[in-house]
Amino acid sequence: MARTQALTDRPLPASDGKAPRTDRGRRTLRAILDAAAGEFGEHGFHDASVSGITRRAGVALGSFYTYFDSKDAVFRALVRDMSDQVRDHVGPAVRAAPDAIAAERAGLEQFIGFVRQHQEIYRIIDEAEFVDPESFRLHYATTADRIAQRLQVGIERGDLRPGLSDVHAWAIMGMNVFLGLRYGVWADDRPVGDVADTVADMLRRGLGR
Amino acid sequence: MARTQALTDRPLPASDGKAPRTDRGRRTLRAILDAAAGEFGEHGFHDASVSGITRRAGVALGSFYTYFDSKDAVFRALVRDMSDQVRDHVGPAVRAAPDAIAAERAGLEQFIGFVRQHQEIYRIIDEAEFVDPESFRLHYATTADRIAQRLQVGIERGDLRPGLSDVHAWAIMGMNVFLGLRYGVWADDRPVGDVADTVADMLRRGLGR
DNA sequence: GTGAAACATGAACCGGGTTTCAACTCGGGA
DNA sequence: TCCCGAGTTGAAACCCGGTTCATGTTTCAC
Repeated sequence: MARTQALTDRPLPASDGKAPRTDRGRRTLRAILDAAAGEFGEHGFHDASVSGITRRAGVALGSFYTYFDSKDAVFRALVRDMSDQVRDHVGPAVRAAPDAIAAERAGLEQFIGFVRQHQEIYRIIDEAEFVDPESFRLHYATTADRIAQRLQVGIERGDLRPGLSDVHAWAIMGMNVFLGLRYGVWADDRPVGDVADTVADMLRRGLGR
Repeated sequence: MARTQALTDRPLPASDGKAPRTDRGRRTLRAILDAAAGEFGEHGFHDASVSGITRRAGVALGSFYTYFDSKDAVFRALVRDMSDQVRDHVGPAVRAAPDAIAAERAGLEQFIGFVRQHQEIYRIIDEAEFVDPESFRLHYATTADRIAQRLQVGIERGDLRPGLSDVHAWAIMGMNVFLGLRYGVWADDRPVGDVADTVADMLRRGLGR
């Protein structure tokens, strides 16, 4: 079960006014969050049950409501948390890349790697389209934005040809998401590096100057 | 409300042994199917209710069970129907294209056009990931396959460089899906033709020989 | 025209899951 | 040691929507 808070100091997400005040409380919340990620990832939102979550977490049903207002609320918390995790996992490698194409290549490579470690991410973010449309939109809109900004930098640096637009950013994001699904979740029949190389090659010709 | 069976002669989907045998029955089934597409598109699977469907369709609750075994069953029928509709809508234009790049361009253009007419498609096919994973997988696997076959033909014709693989097919599919979401469902702030041109240009450089 | 099969109806049944709540335990500060 | 707020517990109230079914109506082949 993927821990949703590896080494970061991102605050534990709880409903308003329900944040834990003691270590004991934080431990319980942590357990509920991890259990929720597993439960939702395995069963999807509807078939996941609050009692399933608390059973996995090893706490009583009522404890759930000490930290969250509802089943929807944990789900929302989880979606935002996952979205942040992807950003934090992909960001460093992208920033360290020497040029724009290398940055996109690194982004995809990191993303697929992350997906292999956190297969539940698709089931959770995709289902947000129905459970929490706000977060769903936000996740993809800001991701596309980040890509668009990188393209802009690439153009200014002279790595990429001028005239690239948000259409290109959305195209890249779409590729990444589906390649992550196919080669990260469905099967790992190709090394991540090969997939990334293939795409980088295509982008170099397609976007380079 | 998008009619799910425009001018085709695809058979009306019902649960096993529940196909209508009279015109009256076919009309009722048709109404239920259209109502279901609307209801699921608007509320998503879980918040959609069978009584909501029958209310929209203007038939009694019980009539629903004359044609379908369960709420899941209509949903499954709808997913497969939608998947077939996309294929039938995109296919002809793709086949009529003069070369491989033009084919992909036409495919995307047709797809976004279709999406604008049938916005519920995303909510239905995406939610199949949770309600009917079989169909979800099938839809994307066969779509990617069709793209891969087109690429193969393009290579043999000399339109495309050799060495293109399923990775390219999945990349193209991912682009198309996300561009459809952004420019077909979320907003139509760009003419379909412009989006298609942009992508075609990128593909020409990236995949052409 | 007639009868049997197809179809339509909606009240009632039913199960399962979310949420509440009153009683209980824990832990650390005075 | 005592106290009190934070945290825990799980039985049960509550809600809601899927599914059934007995009854009534329509269709159509003969």
